[in-house]
Amino acid sequence: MAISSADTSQRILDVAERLVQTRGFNGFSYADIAEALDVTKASLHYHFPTKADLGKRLIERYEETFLAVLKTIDGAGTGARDKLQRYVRIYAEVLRANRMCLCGMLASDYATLSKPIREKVKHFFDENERWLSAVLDEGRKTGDLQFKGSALDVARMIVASLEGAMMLARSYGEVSRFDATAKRLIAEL
Amino acid sequence: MAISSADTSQRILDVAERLVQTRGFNGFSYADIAEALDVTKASLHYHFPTKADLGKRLIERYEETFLAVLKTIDGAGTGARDKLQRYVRIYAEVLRANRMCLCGMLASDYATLSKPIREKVKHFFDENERWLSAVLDEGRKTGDLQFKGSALDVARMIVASLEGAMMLARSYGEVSRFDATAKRLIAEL
DNA sequence: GTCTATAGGTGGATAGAC
DNA sequence: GTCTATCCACCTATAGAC
Repeated sequence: MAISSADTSQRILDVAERLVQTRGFNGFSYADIAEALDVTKASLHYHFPTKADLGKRLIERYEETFLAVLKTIDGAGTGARDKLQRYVRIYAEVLRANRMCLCGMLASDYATLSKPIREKVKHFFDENERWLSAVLDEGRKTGDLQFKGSALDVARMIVASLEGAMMLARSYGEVSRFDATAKRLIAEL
Repeated sequence: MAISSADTSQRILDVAERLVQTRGFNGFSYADIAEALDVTKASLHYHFPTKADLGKRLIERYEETFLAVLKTIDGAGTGARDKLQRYVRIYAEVLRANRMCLCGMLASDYATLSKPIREKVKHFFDENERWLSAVLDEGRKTGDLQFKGSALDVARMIVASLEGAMMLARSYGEVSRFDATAKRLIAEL
């Protein structure tokens, strides 16, 4: 399936994803998507009856892609420190596209989201923490990484710091701010 | 001036502040404020003609209060490490009220904000970084704190990490997540 | 300063033709 | 699957009476 013939649902999700990542869930409308794809709003509702449905599918797809990349990192056969650097690079690339992490953005919209969406947002972060914890434990075992306390606590700090650094770097339009924080974060391990 | 007779503009700002901190700038309307204060929307427009005006004033007031607290910390005559702990406590108290940092929230809404508001959001973070940098340099001089690289870089990492940790802790409804990250952040200095 | 009333636009969402 | 047409609730904002 070539990119140019990606089915409509996927193209809708592509546009919606970008809009959520840049403007937040309450910062865009079906009209914005319709305009970008040159279709009518009614047509969008055929694929995603409600905005909550659209949001749900958006996170599912985002998490699938994200976890697939993490599997690729696992398969590279490199050390824990290298895995962390590759993990950071995922975020950096999103930021370079002038976007926030989809779930980081949804976390700030959290109070206005439907319950199913909230649960999916948390699930995304749970999976991130789980993967990071495993990498951290592995690194500590091989001596590749050093840190005090539980791997889960460190994992949570890494996720929080990267999300916050992204948010601020994007506001300033300075990717270097993210890079500096990410570098320091890994250097301390 | 007693709290109960605070003038209308201040009461409007109080409600609007809470709404932005919990729902984001695009997640509330004048109708929400009007309902909370039992006045009409038209009355609100007398005090703040446009939503952008309201937002501008909101940040100005927030920054004034924030900087006043930082001055109090400076005046306490304690060491740099204690100052950092007090700084963290400001964030923790906001989070305990189930709120995000006003400017952290606005940073995620950044793409949808007017230029004057964007500049004020950045100014808030600039002032935070400036204060933190001074405390970090002071701590390094006295031997109270140790860290590699520039104080500004560390300051930026602290702000980003605290903002991110707040955002995630609030989504999970677990203040302990914020506390754990904040503790680790200071412990590494 | 606050109200009623309303303008003019946009929000998400649906019915029914093609 | 996509369209036209439409609904109604809500949005920010204003005019003008009190």
